[in-house]
Amino acid sequence: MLSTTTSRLLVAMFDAMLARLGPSGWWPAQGPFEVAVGAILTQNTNWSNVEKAIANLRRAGLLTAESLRRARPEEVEKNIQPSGFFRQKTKKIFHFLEFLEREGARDVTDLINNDTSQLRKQLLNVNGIGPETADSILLYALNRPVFVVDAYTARIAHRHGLVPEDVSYPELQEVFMSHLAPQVDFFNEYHALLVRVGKKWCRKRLPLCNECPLRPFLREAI
DNA sequence: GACCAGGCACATC
DNA sequence: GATGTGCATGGT
Repeated sequence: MLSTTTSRLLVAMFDAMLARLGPSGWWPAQGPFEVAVGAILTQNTNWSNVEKAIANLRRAGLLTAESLRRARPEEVEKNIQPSGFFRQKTKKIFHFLEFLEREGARDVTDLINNDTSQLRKQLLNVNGIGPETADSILLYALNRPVFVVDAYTARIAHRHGLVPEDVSYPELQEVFMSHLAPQVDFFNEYHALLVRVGKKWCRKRLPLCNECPLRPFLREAI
């Protein structure tokens, strides 16, 4: 499983994406709590819609755990409406706040001393937080070396012969985590680049492989 | 006017 | 355990 060939390939793919696109600057947020809220809001939603919701929350003074706890659900719903699924996502945000409270944490930063794998299990226990959201919070809010994978990662990895089309989340994550050095900045940039490349060149219907920075690796992977 | 987006939970078989 | 469906908005 742990082959140096795959490790080299993955690193070379990273280099190629970074050389073409430059650094991504993820996660665009003003602090760990905002990252966590953004991670919930971006579920199955375009980031531009999330930006509108975040801007609304900021304007309403609702971007801290403390203020959100005191807010009425309808008020949160109204503000995050542009991000879609606003009733569900409001409940998810409150579930997350309840989790913080149970942990005796006033904010996300108070989880700093929790063990990573333990914290991951706890996050997955929160209704509304699945693997991708949990890992995004761990990596982008809490700076833990956890590789975030998603639909783009699966599509790209599949097209390069690294995984079957119907690969599960844990299997896909394991491919990256078992072949790459667990460094926060590296994992951060890698996931961001995969999403950016996926959006631009690896769409479901129109894969524009000719212009994709990963094009040179298509043969090598098989 | 479909199709898609930085998913997840729940029902049903 | 695998497959299907609801959730909802805005861009392409």
